[in-house]
Amino acid sequence: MFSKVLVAEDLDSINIAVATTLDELNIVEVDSVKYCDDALLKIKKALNDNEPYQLLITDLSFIEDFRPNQLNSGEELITAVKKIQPNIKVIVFSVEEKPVRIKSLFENQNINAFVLKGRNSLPELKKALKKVFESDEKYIAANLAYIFQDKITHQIDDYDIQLIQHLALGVAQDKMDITFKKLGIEPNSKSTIEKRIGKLKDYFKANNTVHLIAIAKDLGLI
Amino acid sequence: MFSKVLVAEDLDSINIAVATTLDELNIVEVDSVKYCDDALLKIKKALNDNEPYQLLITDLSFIEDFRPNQLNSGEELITAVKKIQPNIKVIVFSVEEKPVRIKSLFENQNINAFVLKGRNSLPELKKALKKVFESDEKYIAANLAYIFQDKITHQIDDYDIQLIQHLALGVAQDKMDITFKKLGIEPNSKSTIEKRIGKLKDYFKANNTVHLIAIAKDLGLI
DNA sequence: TTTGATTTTACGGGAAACCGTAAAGGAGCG
DNA sequence: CGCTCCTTTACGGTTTCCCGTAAAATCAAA
Repeated sequence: MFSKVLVAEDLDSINIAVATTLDELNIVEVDSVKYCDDALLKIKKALNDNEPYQLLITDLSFIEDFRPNQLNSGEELITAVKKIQPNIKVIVFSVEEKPVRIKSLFENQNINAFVLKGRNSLPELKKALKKVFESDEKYIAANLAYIFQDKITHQIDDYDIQLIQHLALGVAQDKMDITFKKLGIEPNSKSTIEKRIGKLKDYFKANNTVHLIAIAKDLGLI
Repeated sequence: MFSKVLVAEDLDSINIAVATTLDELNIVEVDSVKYCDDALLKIKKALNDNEPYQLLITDLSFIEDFRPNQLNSGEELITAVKKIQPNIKVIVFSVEEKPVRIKSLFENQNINAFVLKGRNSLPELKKALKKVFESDEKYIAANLAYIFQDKITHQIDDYDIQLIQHLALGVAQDKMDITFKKLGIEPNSKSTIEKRIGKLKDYFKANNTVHLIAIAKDLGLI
């Protein structure tokens, strides 16, 4: 089993429960932090001391408080950590259940396992720990495997997301071409933008753009 | 201190941590449930046995899973519980930080305390427990007191919310008068509806209706 | 290079949203 | 009742959105 693990989790209640769980697995050295920035610092220090962490268990969303931070989400933390220690293993432990986001963790951040916080998540966390320790294969709970067959994420691409995001930020469809040209996003003609929004409304069965944005928000697309 | 307490919380990690915390306060009988329905059942049974719970600690959002439930949120649970045992004290323990929702808990559900899950929430939970046990006054952490001075909830009324909700459901502004007439919502002329949406955009500094709905979603207004 | 399919762009007409102004309706008060 | 204040409603003009058609550009394969 792992011997040196770092837990990044802002909620004190969960933080304690996870630490207890790791103890039960006889993991000798378990460190807990409540801020992403602290996690990165600890990992840096451990690297310098030549005693690197073998595993990072992290949440995705961290509450903002009075303390200003460089890193404000699990995603940002993972990216920063992998830059300085690419071989570290990562388990994400989160309530996040939006397929788009979970999928991206595996595809873009190359995490080793995803455990959904729920009514039976501590046993699942143990299971994930064992799997990740034993092999290099990706691990995800059986009841979440459907995520990878999810049609939405296959058919909605980055361009669509940017389009929806800018609409939600209040950019008028009519001015979107200007915005996109400034940002170097292509294609950027009024016509194409208009058509793309039309397709999205079609796809999500939205009556109008307002409805589309509400749906996208609900799906966690933005 | 309380001697018989029920904890309703779906996440096993938090559930365990809360139970441990209550133990530390020397509360003899602590029961935990992971479903709202189970909470109501336990409270009913305890009432019938003439050994009622003195306090309910509950989360607000409960994950849906394979099991079909009557009650699906802390709000629903509290309403149901107060019907059969109006004198029970209630502490809400949640990550919910939308002023609108928290405020409504105190004003409509008459809860005794609200504790925000966060980096230092277990000590705060202890504090709330003591306060609620000692007096009948409402308790909320100092850093959340601003909620009751919050301007948004004062100036945005039920009518506005319904308007925003229907927009988010895809009802066109132009057809909203028909929808409102059907539902008996007044005023319902095109002109007034148009003006009201205009005011909301003004108030929230939204560029257009799409933007407005995105903001409302972010604020948890809908 | 030609061919054909697909994507991007242009444009025009009708629908909906946006914005200001003004009339109509209602509540409160002398 | 008459007056004021405020809310609701009506309406016209402008802008933006919506939708179809068609031309231009891009790309892959023959």
